[in-house]
Amino acid sequence: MATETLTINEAAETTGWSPRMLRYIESIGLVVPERSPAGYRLFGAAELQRLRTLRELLNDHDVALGEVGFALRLRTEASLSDAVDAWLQARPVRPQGTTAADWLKREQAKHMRLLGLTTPT
Amino acid sequence: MATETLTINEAAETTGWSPRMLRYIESIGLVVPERSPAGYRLFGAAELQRLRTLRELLNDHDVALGEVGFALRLRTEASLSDAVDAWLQARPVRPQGTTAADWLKREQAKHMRLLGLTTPT
DNA sequence: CCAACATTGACACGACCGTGATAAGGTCGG
DNA sequence: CCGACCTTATCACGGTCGTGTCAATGTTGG
Repeated sequence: MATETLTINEAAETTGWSPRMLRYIESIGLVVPERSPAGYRLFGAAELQRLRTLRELLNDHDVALGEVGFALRLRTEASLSDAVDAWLQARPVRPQGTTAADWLKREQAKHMRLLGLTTPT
Repeated sequence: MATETLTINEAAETTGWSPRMLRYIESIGLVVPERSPAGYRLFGAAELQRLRTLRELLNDHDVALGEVGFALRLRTEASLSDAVDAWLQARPVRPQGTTAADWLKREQAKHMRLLGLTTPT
């Protein structure tokens, strides 16, 4: 049988994260490996890749784990995303080049999405 | 002349934020008031409204100031936004109920936004 | 069977966040 | 001119984040 998955220590070895951090990263929902019947974490190729790219993401841009976790929240909690978007959009500081009409269009689209309407195909 | 703007203590009074927090909120770029020639902060109606809605945003959803600041970063730094989006999109874990088509739509909209295209009417 | 590994839970520690307080100094209005 | 306000800068404090380490216990494989 091909050794398809790695244990937490092996995964730590190849990704550069410590076992402790792998558990922490799982706890905030960023990389959640499967479990063996006995509860052992099983890291597959996909998880390993994600762990490496996560490292790059943090290095390249100045981002913290918690912030990526928040971005995840934004992606999964639509109401939160909408509330934050609405607040930011009302910001009087205009990033130059952005037109007010543009904002309105997007705001309307967002409301329609909230109402459960589909965007026109 | 009409008293168009409030000083920091007056703004604190009507918004419920302490003067200290008004300065802090400014330091993370969330509400940045104009300044008088002498450097005094001048809070107008727009800023006061934003400060109140900010308070609501934090109360209603479970969000911290720093997280709103991060959302702002996501909005202004396109490369960061793209990197985070790319990483999250590759996530194999599907939070149940979310459809892949949904993701695709949003992703496409995002790319179009980046390209400066308007949403289809 | 047992050594080597996995699990969860806890304590610890430096760094930063959110917040107040206070100091040292500039500005305003009557 | 002077008291009441504003400014920035700093110290302090509890809380959370990121991370290591350790203990107590369960699992695996030769």
